Amino acid sequence: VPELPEVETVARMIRPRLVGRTITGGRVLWERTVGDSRAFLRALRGATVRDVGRRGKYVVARLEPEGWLVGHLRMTGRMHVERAGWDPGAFAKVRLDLDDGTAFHFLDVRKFGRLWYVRDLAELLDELGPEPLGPEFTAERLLDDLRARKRLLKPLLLDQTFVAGIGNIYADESLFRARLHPLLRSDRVTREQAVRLHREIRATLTEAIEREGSSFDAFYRTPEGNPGSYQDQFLVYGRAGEPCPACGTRIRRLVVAQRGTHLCPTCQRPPRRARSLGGSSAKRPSSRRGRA
DNA sequence: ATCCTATCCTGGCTGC
DNA sequence: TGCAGCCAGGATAGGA
Repeated sequence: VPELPEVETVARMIRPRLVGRTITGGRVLWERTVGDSRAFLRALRGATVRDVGRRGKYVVARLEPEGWLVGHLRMTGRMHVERAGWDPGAFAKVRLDLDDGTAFHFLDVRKFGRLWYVRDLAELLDELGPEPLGPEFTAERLLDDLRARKRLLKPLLLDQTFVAGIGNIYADESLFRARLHPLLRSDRVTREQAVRLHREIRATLTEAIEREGSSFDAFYRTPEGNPGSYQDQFLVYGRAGEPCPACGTRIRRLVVAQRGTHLCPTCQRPPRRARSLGGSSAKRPSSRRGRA
C-alpha cells in the first residue's frame, strides 16, 4: 500500500523526467481515474511541468502557466515516465504524452487511484494535517493534538486530517516502536509517550524512504520498476504469529477501525479496562501456537 | 464529536 | 485441478 515513503519515492523518481516537459496530449483509458477526461486533457495540453513534489500521500506537479497535476495511488496505482512505445500493460489507465517523446503513465489494478487537474492545490489538500517529516510536526504539537481529541491511537494516525501520509503499515510499525497500544485513547497519552511516538513516526518514515518503501505483494513498484525493501525491516506488520523482535512474545493481529492491526501484547501494554483485545487473557491458543 | 458500515475494485488466497 | 467466495485496503459518504 503506497503511503508517505512510497509516494515520496515515486515523486523523487519521476521528478527529473517530468520537470521542464510540456504535455502535448494524452489518452484516458478509464474515465473514473480522472473524472472527466475531456476537461482533464484540455486543461493539461500545452502545460509545462515546473516542479514535482509530495503532500501527504498525494503526488503534486506544479504547472505553467497555471494549475497543478495531482495524483493519488490509493491501493495499487503506479506512475511511470517512459519512452514512446513503452507498453504499460493491461492496467494502463492514463497516458500523457510529453514533448521529448516520452510519456507519463498511470497504471492501476484496482482502479481506486485518481488524477486531478486543479487550479488551486487547496481545492484538494485543504484538509490535510501536518507533514510528519516537516518542521511544523513537533512533539509538542503532537501532544496537544492528541489531547484535543478522544480517539483511539490507531485510527487517529490513519486520519489524514490529523497527520498526513501515514497508512496502515507505518501506523503499526510506529506504534510498536513507540511501545504504544493501538487502542490507547489519544487524550490519555502522556508527554513522554507523545515524544516517543513523534520520534518513532519520523524515524520509521525516514528509514522507509531510504529503502524506497515497502513491497510485500505484487502491487507497489517504484517508477523504475523495482520493489522497495523496507518490508525486510517490518517489526510487526504482517508478522502475526511470529515472535516479537524485542521480547519474543507472539505478535498478534487484531482488527481496529476495520483495519488489520499488528502488535506485541507485551511491549504494547493494553490500556487499562480496555477490552481484552491484545491482552494476555483472551483467546484460546490455536493449534499453531507454541513456537517462539 | 466519534464511530460504524458500505462503497469502490480485483488479484490472490482459502476451502471444498 | 477447478472454482466459488472471501479478503485487503485508502478515502469518503451517510447513518447511528
